[in-house]
Amino acid sequence: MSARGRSTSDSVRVTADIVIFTIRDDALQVLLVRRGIPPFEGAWAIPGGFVLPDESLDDAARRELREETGVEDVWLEQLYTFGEPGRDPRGRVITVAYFALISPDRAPPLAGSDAAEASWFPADRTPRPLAFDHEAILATALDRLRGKLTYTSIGFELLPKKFTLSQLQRVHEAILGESLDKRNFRKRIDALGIVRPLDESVSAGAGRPAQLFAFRRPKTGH
Amino acid sequence: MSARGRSTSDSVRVTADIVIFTIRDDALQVLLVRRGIPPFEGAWAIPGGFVLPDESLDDAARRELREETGVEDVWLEQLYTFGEPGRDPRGRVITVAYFALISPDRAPPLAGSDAAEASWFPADRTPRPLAFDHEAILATALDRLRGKLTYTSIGFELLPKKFTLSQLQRVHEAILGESLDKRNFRKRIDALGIVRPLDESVSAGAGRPAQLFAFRRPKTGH
DNA sequence: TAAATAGTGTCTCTTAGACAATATTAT
DNA sequence: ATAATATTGTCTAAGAGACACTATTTA
Repeated sequence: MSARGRSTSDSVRVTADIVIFTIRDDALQVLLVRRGIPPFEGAWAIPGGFVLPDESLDDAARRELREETGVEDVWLEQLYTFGEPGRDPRGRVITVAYFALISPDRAPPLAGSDAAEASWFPADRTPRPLAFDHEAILATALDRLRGKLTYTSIGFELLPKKFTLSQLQRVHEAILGESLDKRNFRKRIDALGIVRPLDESVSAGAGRPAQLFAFRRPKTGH
Repeated sequence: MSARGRSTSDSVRVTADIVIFTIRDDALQVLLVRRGIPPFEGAWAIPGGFVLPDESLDDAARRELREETGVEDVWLEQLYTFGEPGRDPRGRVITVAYFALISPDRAPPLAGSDAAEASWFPADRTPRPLAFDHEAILATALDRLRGKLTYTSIGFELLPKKFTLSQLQRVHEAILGESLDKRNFRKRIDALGIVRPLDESVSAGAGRPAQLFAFRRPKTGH
């Protein structure tokens, strides 16, 4: 930030790319778009775009998210900034990566208006290779998400407002990639005190109907 | 990163700024430089500078760190990227912030060659206001450092290769800002298995001499 | 009544935290 | 001797994990 040091060229461009997660079919899935133009034409990529001259990084991420999915007011968090000189053949491009969590009831079945072609993929089974260094970005996002799941209540961002404890457990299992003990899981959620039972139940086909719960927002937001 | 979206102006500039921590006088201290030119002339700022055209972000941070302090091969970690449009009156400047940890035996008493004027300050008692949004950057760095201290072995980065357990405890206390129980602290360090006793002792004036230990590097680096 | 899902309690082990006395050195 | 620092163990409480049966619904 200081004015000391040599001045850089003016040709640095900055993008905000967003790793958009949701839960579909009890699996953690990520939204990818197929590139219609070079470089990496035809390859799948993490959605994103250039930051506008008078736009904050967060605003750019929110805008791209809206353009890709139509959703607003979802969990959005800056992840990491990628800036290797050779990562974009068009020139110096620095990418501020974000990740977003969208509950399945808000996630569009397919892409929004912006993308030529977009699709959801299981987060650990995306097509390869992805464009640019997007596999590294995706891996970083997965690490962050898994890490935060254990010590925060971030899992609720991937569920509708009303949900069952079994649904919540399936979200955790999908993200962590391992099955959890039902009793221990419920005990832990109960101990956190972040869940409030509602006066409703839902039956999912056969089986005993499940009680619905709502997220009781704790102290911290971000 | 996609080529969709409107193109941004070419005038975005990117800096790498580094929050450099060390331990001095049993306190966590941070290196600040006094700005010699506008904007914020005369104000204290976090050291940093523009990223060169063919330089990675990490390389830029390493270079700035070397220019400010002369040290290399210390803990250096990307922190967060700050990009509010109005944060630099000269135009659009995006700052990728890093934080570095330097052990007191390697930290220069004052600044290196690059800075007009540089000085160490207790991390929670810096001059105010700092230039730009550097108070927010510093606060973010402090949060990250405190958070990592509890679940990683990052404290060793702030000590020489040989150290006593009392020194290590003082580092933790200085960062967390609270005093710790000596027996519980040693128990926890022992349980981590990341420390190896040496065949040496040192006496610090009066009192029983203390055994020296060395850091036994665990599985993970970053 | 069979199949599917929801819901519930105990025991054990590990971990975190409170807590005080002894050991070794310099002055 | 006194002051200064280093070193060490127990008890308790809370949290994590293993583990199996009953309850309610649909087909």
